[in-house]
Amino acid sequence: MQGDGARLQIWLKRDQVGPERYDEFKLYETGDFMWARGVLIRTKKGELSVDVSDFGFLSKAYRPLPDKWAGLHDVETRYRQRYLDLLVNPQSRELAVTRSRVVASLRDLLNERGYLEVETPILQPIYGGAHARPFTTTHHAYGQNLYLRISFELYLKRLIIGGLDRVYEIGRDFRNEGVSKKHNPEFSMLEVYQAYADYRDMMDLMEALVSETATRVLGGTQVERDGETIELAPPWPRRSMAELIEENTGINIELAADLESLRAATDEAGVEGVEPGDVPSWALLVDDVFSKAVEPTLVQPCFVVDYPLDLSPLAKKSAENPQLVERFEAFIGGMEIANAFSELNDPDDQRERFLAQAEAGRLGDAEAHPIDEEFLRALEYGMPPTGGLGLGIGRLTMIVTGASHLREVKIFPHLRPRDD
RNA sequence: GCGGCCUUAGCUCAGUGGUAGAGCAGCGGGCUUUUAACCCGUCGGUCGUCGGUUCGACCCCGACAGGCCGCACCA
Repeated sequence: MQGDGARLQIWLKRDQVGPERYDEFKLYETGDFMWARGVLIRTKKGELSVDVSDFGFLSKAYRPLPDKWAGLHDVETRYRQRYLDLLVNPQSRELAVTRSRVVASLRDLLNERGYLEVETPILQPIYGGAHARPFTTTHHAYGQNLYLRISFELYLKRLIIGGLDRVYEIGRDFRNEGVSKKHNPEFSMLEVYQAYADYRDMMDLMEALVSETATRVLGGTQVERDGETIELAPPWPRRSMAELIEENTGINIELAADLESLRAATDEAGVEGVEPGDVPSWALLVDDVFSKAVEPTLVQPCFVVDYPLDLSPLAKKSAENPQLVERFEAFIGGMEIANAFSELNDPDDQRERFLAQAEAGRLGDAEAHPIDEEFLRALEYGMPPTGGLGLGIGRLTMIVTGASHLREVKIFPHLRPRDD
């Protein structure tokens, strides 16, 4: 018998239960549900077993289970009928359990530190908080066009404005994009906002959340990935984006400070994967070069800092260099795990950034941030200096479990519909 | 969205230009036993779909669908 992931042998003897009941038992099939009562014993071979005195039928399995020895390998069936995968493949069950423990750990750690868990709208009249294309839908009763949120950011900031000084939300974001080993159109995020804090505080929080979660879930801070050991214990190094790009490509983005010269430098350096002439702005090309040439190399935990202003319309400008913002992205295993900044709390500056985004949109950036007047109005009531952090839960779970595909840690990954 | 590869029984997989096989599961019976797999018997597939080539296709060609990998988009 199997239940809740554990297996236990039952031992049914004809002379103990009687021939009629014994024959009844023989009608039971693999996959059926039954109950049994009896004394726990060890057989001659030492197998823990229930010496059954009474038993009964609970429910029927009409369809046969996948082969218990060969298992279920067909990936399509594993994802489309995840219940079979969970039933038959212990490692799939283990991943589901680990993911749940990762989420529980994040929630516990934040609660312990006095953060308040909140829920904000998934259906939003204006999307925002990230560089992405949204899903759209309609509310019939109000004749209202709505977007499925691409981030929680602008609503959580409203709560900071409302005086809830430490808030977080764990939930789902929706981005109308492709699927890959690191991407799914709906994915789980943690976003945290803390008043009177900045992005450096968010680094400390990030290090604590990840290393402590690994300790709670795995018992240690080292994880294996593609044969390499990753050490999650803090401190993590802080590297500037420009420095990392120069190190990996030889391109100095401070010298190549406009789209044409950066394009020329990129073509000359022959950065693999960067397509000629398909990016509408300098900032997006910087981002492209970074993600192609640098990101895969960031296997050990690393905070990348000093992001260009144009890539970060919701982040506060750096005090030292107004072309940069107080922002970091945390990378582990060659993946972006988190994004954080000192939040932009100046409504005038925020308006300028929105206008710049609108211009980027006109120039062909389909993911440019729309202007959100309601959010600007909220900012005008005054927002304290605030640090914010967004952390990808699926990706963090990939790191903790060593999984190589997001869909392995996502119980029901996105697939095309099947018409049979 | 683009390119490459894949799709044979419930599951895991063989296979050949002449109209398909194994193991497990299932079903019928036997055995009260073990550590995936006991014994005997038995059922089971219009070989993803639709077209084409051919005397004949599961096998060759094309389209379509789904999946995987890569690219693009991106967290």
